[in-house]
Amino acid sequence: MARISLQERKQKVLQIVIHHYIRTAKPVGSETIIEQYKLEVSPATVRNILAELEKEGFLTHPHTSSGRIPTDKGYRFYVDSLMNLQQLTQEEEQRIDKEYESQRMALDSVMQETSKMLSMLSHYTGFVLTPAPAVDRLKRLELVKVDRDRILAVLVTETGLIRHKIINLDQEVNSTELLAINRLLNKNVFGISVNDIGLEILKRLQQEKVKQVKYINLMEKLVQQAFALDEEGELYLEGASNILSQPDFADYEKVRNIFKVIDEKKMLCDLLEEEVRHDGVKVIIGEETPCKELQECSIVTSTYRAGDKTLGALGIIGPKRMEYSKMIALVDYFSKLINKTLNRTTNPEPRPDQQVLGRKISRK
Amino acid sequence: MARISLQERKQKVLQIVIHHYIRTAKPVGSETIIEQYKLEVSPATVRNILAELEKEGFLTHPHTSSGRIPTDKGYRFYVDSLMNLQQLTQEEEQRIDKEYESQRMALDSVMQETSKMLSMLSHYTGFVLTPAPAVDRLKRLELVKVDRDRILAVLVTETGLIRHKIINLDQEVNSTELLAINRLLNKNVFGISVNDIGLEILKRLQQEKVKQVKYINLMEKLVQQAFALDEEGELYLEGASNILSQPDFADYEKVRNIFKVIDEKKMLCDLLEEEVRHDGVKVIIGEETPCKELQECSIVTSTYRAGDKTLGALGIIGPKRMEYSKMIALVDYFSKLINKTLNRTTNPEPRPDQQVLGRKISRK
DNA sequence: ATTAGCACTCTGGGCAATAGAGTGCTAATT
DNA sequence: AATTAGCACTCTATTGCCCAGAGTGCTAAT
Repeated sequence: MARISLQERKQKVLQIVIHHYIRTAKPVGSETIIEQYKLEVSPATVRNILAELEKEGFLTHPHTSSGRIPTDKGYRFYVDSLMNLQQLTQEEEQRIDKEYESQRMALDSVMQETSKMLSMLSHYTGFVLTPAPAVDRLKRLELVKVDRDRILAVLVTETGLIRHKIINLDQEVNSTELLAINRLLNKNVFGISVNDIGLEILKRLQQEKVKQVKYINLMEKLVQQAFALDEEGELYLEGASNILSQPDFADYEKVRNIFKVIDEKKMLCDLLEEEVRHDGVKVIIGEETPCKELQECSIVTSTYRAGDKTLGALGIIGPKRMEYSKMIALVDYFSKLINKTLNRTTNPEPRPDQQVLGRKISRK
Repeated sequence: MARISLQERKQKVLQIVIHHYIRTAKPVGSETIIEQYKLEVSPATVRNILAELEKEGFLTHPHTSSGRIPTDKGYRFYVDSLMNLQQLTQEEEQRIDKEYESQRMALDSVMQETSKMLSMLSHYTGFVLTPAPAVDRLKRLELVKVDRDRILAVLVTETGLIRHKIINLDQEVNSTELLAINRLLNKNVFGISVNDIGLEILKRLQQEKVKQVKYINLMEKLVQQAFALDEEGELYLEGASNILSQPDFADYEKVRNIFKVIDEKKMLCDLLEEEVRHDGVKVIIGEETPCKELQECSIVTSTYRAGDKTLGALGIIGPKRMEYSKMIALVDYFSKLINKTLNRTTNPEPRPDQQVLGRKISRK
């Protein structure tokens, strides 16, 4: 009985420390806790509790005579158990919705816009990882001749992603031939995942009785080049400079490392592609990250999907001392929003615009 | 007679100071000058010269008892008159050429790759501004139906730039109609600058006797949306984190400002679009920039063109204390390289690949 | 189990002293 | 008239030191 309330108090103290530290960026001492959160105990008691919490690994000391700051383990516990989940305010939600309502953009623009808004609203760094075309399903494939021996292939996937690619041929194709090929391909292309398309198309084509053997060869070339899987998802990243405003990163070395990672989007892509399997919001705190350079950061990400397939990720990067509850709400909201957008694009129904994007989610 | 050699000596000292400061980032004193560059005069004389140079505005003092550092005016004089123009080393040129030889990429990839290489080779921040489609001439326009009432327009310009745009219609078009429209447009589209295309196309279409009035309306819609000039040139920017490695930017405030500008690519775009009229390499030093936040930086840019039209810009951003001669050589080389690439793409001749891109320029 | 009291530790700011770098000026030299 | 030597002067940067403040940890009392 007493045990439980003891534990409760301990948790309360931990919560206070983390909460306070998140707000102020200054180590928290026993006095502060009592003054600002009116606990009905003496500083000495709090000190005892703090010492225990430290022994258990939730808090630490920068130096002997300073207040406590959370460890990664501390943050983790806070995020998992202590934190009250927050909702975005109505204003915030409206602000976001408005941006999306205003125009029906191409998917790329949506993604870019989203990363911008994530960064603006979080005051941290926002990102969106678009699907690698490979995981997506093809909807249309258009071939356009641009040169004697070069062709532009435009892929439109079911989710609305558009990619183009220049294809070099070693023989000339005339426009009518190309048109024929194009038609043929489009008949066979629909609904196949880009991954499997190489094999699948060729297989199907052989079933149709294609007279000219020339076509087959040509198409092999085409298909090979167009769907070479070198293409990764793209990473939109905005607000990198926000990192510099965080007092946490006064240390030059730290900042440089972080920026190196951000600069080389590659690393981040890999990291995120790992996460893409998970569903729902995920929080990566400090050393939990596989990427050494980001050990001083936390990442809040979520995924988005179309139908049953997880397509990409989005989220924010900030200091470990982060407003987790707010960030989780934010990332979650955006992820849901993108989901709606995608599924709207996928199923072209007569579309009463506002209803899908508007109030519905805000007012729960 | 004596006058001239006096002036010469003065310039020599100025050159030494700037050169040394560029290398070491430390203010240069009279002793250093004599020791390291074996002038045949005493420190006192050098001090007199330094004082004069300062009075004339080429040098300055951080504080009473430190060596001299160049002012913007000093750098300017150095760049205009003092600096020996440098060539890239053969290794460097080969390294660059190799990258370009290896694949015939889509233009976008070329641009991105270029900004990466600029950043790598300079150790500063590299950028490429692609042409706003508006200044370019159209080569093909392809329309692809993606939805009940949405169409994807793909523009291919003469220089090889590819842009796509989603177009929302308020009526449905069936595929055969679209094909007809598409064919009609392409007959009329070739060689018109994207800027004029709206008017021009409609004019020409009226000359052809288009039977269905429906088409005309539709095309108006299409053309309007497809060529809405909101599209700016894109800015590829790489190596922003290199800025952080420069000792010049130890001051947090400065760095933050610079990053803010880099983050908001918009500002840089505007700045560069100003420069696009100039031909050849241009150097912008410190306060010469119209952009307050970049007063601590210098920019070396050049343009690239296809035929007679200047299309875009490229270059690097670094500290004022910059290896100008090397950077000028670098930027110049890349600008010429892109010019070659563009003009190759424009005139599709039977193409012995290596010759165009390879040795030819390197050895001159 | 809690608390009061107190000694202890560490930071950070202020202050003074000092060495070093480099100038600027004056007077002597060529 | 230009150059140079010599020297006083100024400013930085480092060091050591002191002291106040914050906060802890321990012990003994409640």
